[in-house]
Amino acid sequence: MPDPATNLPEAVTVDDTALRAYFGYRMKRCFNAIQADLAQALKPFELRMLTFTALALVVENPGLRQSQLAEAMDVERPNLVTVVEELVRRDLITRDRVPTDRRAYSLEATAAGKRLFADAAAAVEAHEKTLLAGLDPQLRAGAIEAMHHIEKGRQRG
Amino acid sequence: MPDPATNLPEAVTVDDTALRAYFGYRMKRCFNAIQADLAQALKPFELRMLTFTALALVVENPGLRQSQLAEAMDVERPNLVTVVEELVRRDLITRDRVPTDRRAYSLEATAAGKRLFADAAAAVEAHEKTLLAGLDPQLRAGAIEAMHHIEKGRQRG
DNA sequence: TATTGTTATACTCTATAACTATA
DNA sequence: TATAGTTATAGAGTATAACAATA
Repeated sequence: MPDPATNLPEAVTVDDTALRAYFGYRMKRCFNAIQADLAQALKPFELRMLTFTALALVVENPGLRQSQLAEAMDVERPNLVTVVEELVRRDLITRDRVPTDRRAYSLEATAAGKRLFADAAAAVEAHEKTLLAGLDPQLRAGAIEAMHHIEKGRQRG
Repeated sequence: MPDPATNLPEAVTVDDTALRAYFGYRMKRCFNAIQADLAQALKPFELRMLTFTALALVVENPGLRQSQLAEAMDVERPNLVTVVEELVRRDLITRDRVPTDRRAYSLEATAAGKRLFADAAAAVEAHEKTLLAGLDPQLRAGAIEAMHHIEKGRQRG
């Protein structure tokens, strides 16, 4: 039954026709949903998306420097300091001076770090499987391709 | 030439194989890029993505209540207070008590609000056109469909 | 009791400027 | 001079708890 004052149904059915077509709008809503879900999936490991991503890249790239990590993660260097600190404090990665360049630090995952990453990665994969359940694999691949394309295009322009 | 200390090339070519496949990772990077770009496109109108979205929904749904707006935007009610305040202060929307429910407020766009929205929407459309240039229209539609599917699926689960 | 909007508050992510120590 | 990492700081987005007014 519509509310006579607003002429809108009591149940919320808001018209977002003008926004639906916007890629950015759709993306924001979807990303918020994923982000919130993923945070839950990572909670048992006391990881956030940011720390999980950093750990993944260090595991996969032993000897990585912080500046390289920052560039790979597409965040500014200062924002990585606390992330690296946290992973070091938890003995998930080590952080040693590079002998040939004493300004730089070399990051490496510890055995514990590799173990935690493996477990967390499995949880993330399970989460994504649930998240993307019922989604045509071709649609999924297409979406990933589209997002990659947009990201690359922006770097050029 | 590889750095002998890290055994990594000096030029940053970090391996993110383990992350590439993650929808969330790809999405985060892409969304960050879009968000930063869109903020630039909206700057001339002194709008952010959040205020633009709110304005769009009010223009399209005259008489909307704040709680409906919050639900439509998928944010918690408290986070909308300053957004609505800002739009009211700039005379882009009005905010009147609902006679039949004196707890609620009814939001409506002013003539100036509608004008600004039309102009901003044109800028956003131009921005998206640039952003998605070179992207197969079918890929774009597929990506939007995938994102919508994921968002809806999360609400169910 | 429940709901609308509000206040207060806190946490996360992000960015910029300026510093240090090295190169 | 330039670069790696740091500190300090600020801004935006988000969430929760508790409140007043009203239903």
